[in-house]
Amino acid sequence: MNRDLVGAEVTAALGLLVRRETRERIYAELTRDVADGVTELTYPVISGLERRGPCNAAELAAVVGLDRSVVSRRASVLEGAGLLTRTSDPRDSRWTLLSLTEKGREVVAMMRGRLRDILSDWLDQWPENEVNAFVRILSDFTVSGPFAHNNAEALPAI
Amino acid sequence: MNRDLVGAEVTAALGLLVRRETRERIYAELTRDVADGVTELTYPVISGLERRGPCNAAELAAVVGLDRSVVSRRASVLEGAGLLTRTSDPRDSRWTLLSLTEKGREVVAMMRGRLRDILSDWLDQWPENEVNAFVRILSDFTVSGPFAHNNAEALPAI
DNA sequence: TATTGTTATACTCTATAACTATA
DNA sequence: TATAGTTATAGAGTATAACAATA
Repeated sequence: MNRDLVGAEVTAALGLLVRRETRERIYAELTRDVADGVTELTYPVISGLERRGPCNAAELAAVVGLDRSVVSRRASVLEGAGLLTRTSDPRDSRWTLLSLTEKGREVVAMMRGRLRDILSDWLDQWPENEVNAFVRILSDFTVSGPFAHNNAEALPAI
Repeated sequence: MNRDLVGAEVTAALGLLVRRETRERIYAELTRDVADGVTELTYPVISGLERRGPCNAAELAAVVGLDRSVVSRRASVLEGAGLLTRTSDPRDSRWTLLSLTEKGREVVAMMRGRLRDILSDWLDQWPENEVNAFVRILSDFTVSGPFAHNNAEALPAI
């Protein structure tokens, strides 16, 4: 495959990936019937909190790419659904520490496992060495490719 | 690499790809100083029109995933910038045919070429056989993978 | 009557601003 | 005084609704 064709193919693939419906379809599939309060909007917050561990709203906002006001509002939804708790942050009692409940952790594990299984199953149709190459290049592209996030702390939205 | 690890890696990569900033960064890079009227918002319209060929707003809307009212408004922006023209559609004089001007076609070629070059250059660091596997699997994922668009006519947003 | 194009309106999501509380 | 949390407000983007035009 020549250079230009490769570039054009990846261009088209990227163009389909970044469409709004693609994102929506992924979130719809993963959050379906999982728990009250978990939607396309709250998913990045609950998932980010699981990846980052207990932290305050400003810290979480920085790694999920949202304003702290948005994180605060979505955290309230998750709190109301029993997936997240607010406690005083021992580092500074002005702050509020966000932590997942046991149920919150279960929900994240279920959703992320669901996606992992969907992807693993689909990838099974390809030869192992090709899958390894795919994963290696795709991971590197998102982490340090030409359009990687400047913020090295940026977390996946899933 | 075992199944679960592969799934988890692709999950994380996908989670970074679908972040809003990723999309914004790509569009910002491609539209920088290209032409008046071309922004993150008008890009899918001008690009879709190039891929689809002259058509009316309703037809274009169906393949770019927007409402015809949005397409109509963005088309007006592109028309004002001299990138697109409106003529009566010979198929039905109630309709309006959208067509790119010569300048409009040049702009699309420049932007898409810019992305193709960025991707080709970056991919040069990998062995050719691994790149081929990457492109093959990625393309198939976007076209017929578990989260592919139901509408087979759906066009890349780039 | 039915459908497109266009414009006006409403809705959704996000950021900014403003306010409270506390070190 | 300075900073986090929260809530109110404004802005950006999209879809829906409404209307004119024409087969």
